[in-house]
Amino acid sequence: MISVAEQIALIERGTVECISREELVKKLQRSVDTGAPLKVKAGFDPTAPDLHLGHTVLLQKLKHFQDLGHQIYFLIGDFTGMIGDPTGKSETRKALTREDVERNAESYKEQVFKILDPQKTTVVFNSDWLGKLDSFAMIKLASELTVARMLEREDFKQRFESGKPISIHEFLYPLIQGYDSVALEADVELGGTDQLFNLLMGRDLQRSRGQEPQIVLTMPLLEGLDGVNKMSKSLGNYIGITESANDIYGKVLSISDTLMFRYFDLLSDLTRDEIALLKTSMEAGELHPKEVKKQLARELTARFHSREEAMAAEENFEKVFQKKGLPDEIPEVPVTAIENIWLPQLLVDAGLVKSTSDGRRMIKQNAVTLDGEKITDESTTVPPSGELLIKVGKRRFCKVKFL
RNA sequence: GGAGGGGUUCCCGAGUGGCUAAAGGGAACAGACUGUAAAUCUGUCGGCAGCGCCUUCGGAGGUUCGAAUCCUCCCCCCUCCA
Repeated sequence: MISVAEQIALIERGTVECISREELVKKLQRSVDTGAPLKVKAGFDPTAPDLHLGHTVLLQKLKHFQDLGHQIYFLIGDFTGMIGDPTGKSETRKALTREDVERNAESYKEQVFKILDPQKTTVVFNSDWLGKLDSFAMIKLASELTVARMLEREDFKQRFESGKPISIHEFLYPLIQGYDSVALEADVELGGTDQLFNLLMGRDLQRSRGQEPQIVLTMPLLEGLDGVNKMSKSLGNYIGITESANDIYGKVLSISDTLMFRYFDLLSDLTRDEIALLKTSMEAGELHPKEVKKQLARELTARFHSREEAMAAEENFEKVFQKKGLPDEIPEVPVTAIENIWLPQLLVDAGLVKSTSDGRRMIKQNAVTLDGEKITDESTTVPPSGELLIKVGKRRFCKVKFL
């Protein structure tokens, strides 16, 4: 069994807040003494089974707990998902069917287990206990909290003060999430910093039901590729963990230099000292920023694929973007044509542009190359025979095969 | 229940009868410069076998030679009062 001090050190790495440290120490000590693992809970939205690097900040932390021998509860919020999380923007969501939830859950497992150990992970659905809660119990639950307490939450407070509407059901959300902790008798709950209020709610409810309150750990939100907004699928600034090695590698390399160290801090397995060293040698001009970024790209690509694939992705990247060559694998597209085909139309057929108008624009902008030759005339037609290598912009390639 | 404000092209947001495929900004894309970094500059940013034509301004009708702009009905959102 690992000592409490060592456990704390790993647990605290990268966390924003730990409430409270003393209680955590106590729980860990008891765990060491009795050999009973802590129950660690983290909830996930059932509507978005496409995980990206932003989610992995949290998953990495769960992994740390697993490595320390604790029990992970991967909670799929299928019940809360039907209400819709009011944190952040308010998009109405359609209710998920049972099949949807199950399909999403499978997809989750597939992705999550690239980081977590399936043997040490328990997947749970909150509809299991929340679905059994009747209106009577729900009202009783609601009676345990006051409006004043709710208004402590920053976004509620702001909206209340500026006269913006708050729906009643939004108050229910943190309540229900807190109840999850009661149902699981969680020792620790992890979440993003934006979840702080909801996480604390679990403590309140556990306390009022005579349970020992859970430890709350918040993790920072990872900025997306734009470096400003948090990484999210809807903003399109994400790196999905199921993306190809080439894509992950390329996307990491496209982030800004400032963002790069943020990623190192939150995602890399390097120690703080190693990261600091990279930073100082870069600032001293001994190390090119691009080389540092490449190291990050290799590490992250390897995490979701393999070392070999990461190296291959790097080679591919250098070939395509630094030497302006061709990637290893170019998608082949069969095209049926009898007579000469108008180039913009061909670009559409090959799936390189979305419309002929778009294709004409690309040609006008000097972005289209046929077999390495730049095309500037938008009225160009192509005879339908043999193969043709088309390049649009820097990263759209296609080999057209005429049938 | 009462009063008022609004729904415009990916987003924000101008536009109140023709000059408007619709200002401006953002995002995005392409080009230059680079390290597919940042910053900057330039261009593009509804569709179509092609500069003219077609489809767009919440929906359906109507007035008009002509409507995002005017009228009618409907749907949706928001604010205030109760």
